[in-house]
Amino acid sequence: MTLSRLVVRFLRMPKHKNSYHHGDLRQSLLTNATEIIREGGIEALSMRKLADRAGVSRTAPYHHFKDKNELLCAIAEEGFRHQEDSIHDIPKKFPKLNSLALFEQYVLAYIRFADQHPETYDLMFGKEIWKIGRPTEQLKEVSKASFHRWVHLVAQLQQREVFPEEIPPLRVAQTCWATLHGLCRLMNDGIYLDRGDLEEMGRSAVGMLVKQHRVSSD
Amino acid sequence: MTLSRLVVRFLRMPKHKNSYHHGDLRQSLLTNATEIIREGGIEALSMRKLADRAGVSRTAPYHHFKDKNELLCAIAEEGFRHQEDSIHDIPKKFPKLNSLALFEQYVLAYIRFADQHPETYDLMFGKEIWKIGRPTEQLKEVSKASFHRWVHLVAQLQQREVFPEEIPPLRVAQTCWATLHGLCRLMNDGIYLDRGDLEEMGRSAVGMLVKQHRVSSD
DNA sequence: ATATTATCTGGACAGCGTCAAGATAAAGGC
DNA sequence: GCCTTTATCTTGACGCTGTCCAGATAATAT
Repeated sequence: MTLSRLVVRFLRMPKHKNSYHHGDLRQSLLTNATEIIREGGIEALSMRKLADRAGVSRTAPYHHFKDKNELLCAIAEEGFRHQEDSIHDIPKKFPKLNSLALFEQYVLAYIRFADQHPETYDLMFGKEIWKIGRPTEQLKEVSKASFHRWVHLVAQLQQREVFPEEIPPLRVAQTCWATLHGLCRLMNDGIYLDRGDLEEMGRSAVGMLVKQHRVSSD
Repeated sequence: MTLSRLVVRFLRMPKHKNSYHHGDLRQSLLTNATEIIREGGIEALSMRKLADRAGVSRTAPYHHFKDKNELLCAIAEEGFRHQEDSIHDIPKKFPKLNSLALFEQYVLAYIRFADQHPETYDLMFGKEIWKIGRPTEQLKEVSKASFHRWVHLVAQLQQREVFPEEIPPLRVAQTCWATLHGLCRLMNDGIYLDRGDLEEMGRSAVGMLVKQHRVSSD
């Protein structure tokens, strides 16, 4: 039994009785894992360190998550919910903006989320889960729903002539998303380094993707 | 001494004398590593397996590369050269195309490279080297040169009115690259699954990014 | 009170990157 | 040709990883 585990366990004593059965391990694991990831990226998360930080033996987590992949999926899922929260009330927050300006707000919100939670973003849209591992059915549903909302938004903007209508909505949505995703990845992966430029890059991207600019101000 | 190493060594005997000193280990490591990566992705490459496949003990590679990171950088470097080869002669290959159509060819070539060498692409533009590890000075130079060529191309296209001139060339180049990179990543990371759509997505992206379409055919 | 089940434990295994110390052969100086 | 230096390759070792297994413990259902 590791020393740090004993410490953690002692600190937890008043709250959760005393020992052996943790009482709320699953949630504690998710919280601690998210913290570790925020501090040092996905690759800093090991099941053993996580267990240790939660004050529990190294194999205890396996009673709550089948394996590391499932744990990561659960964290990514929380990420999608968090992202949705940060985007959901944009129309209510900016009731006076026209469609184009509103789109810009969505874009900026997307970029800010990726900027402020780079490690979560990496987990949500990285190969760790989607290629190396396997996404949970739950995660697939949550992310698919998120993408569908995006396509829906873009389709609306097409009708309002922010985007050309000749191209199918799915393609427009994919292209816009790809642009944002590309920007965020280039930043978060350490290829672009000047984080201060992010918002301006976002605005430039909006300017290039959108119909308006070319036909001159409308 | 592993069995497979003995086998590999025996097979190599006529060519390179017989044993102990390999004769051409550095290149053999690069070749074998590239092969392993192509077969199973970056995460399939371990120094030990690589050494074994090259017919050499597990620490021998460390006499040619300081650590795994340096090996990866060397492979990425070859990747950049390879990519450059696949793009370099486009203007000579399509002498009759106008600027816009030529740009589309560049885009398609970029996408095809990422599609045909997904693991190399991942190494070249992924966090493994740029965030988790550290890029070699050499790699930095090679990749910077590659990016500068891209900016130069985009600036030319701005002058030929393929892109709006109000936005600084760097921003236009970044945005275009981000779009391509985003598309490629979404594919290669397993988020988009339908590889057949890649080229059409590329074309849609060109259509959206470029000036022409909006001002109607020019 | 007893049996079942959920939860947690340490031991073990195979894999990883890489450091250190020693073996071997090639290359350079005489 | 011999001897020293240097480049290359070797095995041993350490601490880390994910996860399977069998057994311990406590909560829950009967």
